[in-house]
Amino acid sequence: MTITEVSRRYGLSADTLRYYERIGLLPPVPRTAGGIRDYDETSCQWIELMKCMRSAGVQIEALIEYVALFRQGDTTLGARKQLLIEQRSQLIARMAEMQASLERLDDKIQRYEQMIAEKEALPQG
Amino acid sequence: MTITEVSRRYGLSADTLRYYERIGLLPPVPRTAGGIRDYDETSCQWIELMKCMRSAGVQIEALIEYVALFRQGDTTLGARKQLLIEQRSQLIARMAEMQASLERLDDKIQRYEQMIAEKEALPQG
DNA sequence: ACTTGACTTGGAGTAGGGTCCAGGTGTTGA
DNA sequence: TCAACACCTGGACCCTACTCCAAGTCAAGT
Repeated sequence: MTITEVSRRYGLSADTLRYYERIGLLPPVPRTAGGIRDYDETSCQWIELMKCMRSAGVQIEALIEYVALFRQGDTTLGARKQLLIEQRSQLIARMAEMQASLERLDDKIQRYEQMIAEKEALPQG
Repeated sequence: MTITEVSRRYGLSADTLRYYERIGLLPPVPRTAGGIRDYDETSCQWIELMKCMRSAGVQIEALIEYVALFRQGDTTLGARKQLLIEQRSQLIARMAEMQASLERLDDKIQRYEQMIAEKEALPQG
């Protein structure tokens, strides 16, 4: 698969795909003899994973480290697990903050509804 | 209250508080005769609100607009409500993405646990 | 063989959201 | 009244995460 095809498939720009590979957020992608990227299923799975993690706000730093550990082989299984656990807890913390904001927004929206209803019940002027 | 006190109270740097006011994310804060910020309860409530919204990832743009509408008075009640509804739905969308990532992380962590357990069950070498 | 269009790299530029600093003013205690 | 310190403003700088560009190469059709 060319970069353009992968770009369409995952909704990430070709620039972003190249950028991700350059910084090590994706392992090196296979190339044709001429040096052109030729994404295989494994590459696509990495892309899908990273897209998912990034869309949830997981830091690029952490993902780069995960890829680096992965590339070092089986001796890093424990470290990778720890890294994921750490990211998981950060994710949960952020979701809790968002939940608090959501409740607050709901509350405010309700109050606005009430205020608007009250205003409309009054004679104008 | 001085900016330092408010900074400590909410865990936002004095620079950030000044920045927020400058860009209109906070309404103008009362000043002493000498021009020094003297935060009152209303200011603090705004700060608390903005801290909450920002920590949930609500865009500064949207919050600035909310403050601007607020300062225009009662005629903007409807617009403010709409703005909050829009932010609420964005928040929910982001939380859904995070939930998906969380499940994926949990899954991966479990697999690592299994892989590590299997490896330890083998004789080394 | 040549055009056309997608692909390559390295590096510069951008947007969002702060953070830091210099040079100056206000405030307080000795 | 003066030292010491907090506060002020405007503007430069920083970080993250892309995004764009120039100059060059590869590939497919004619």
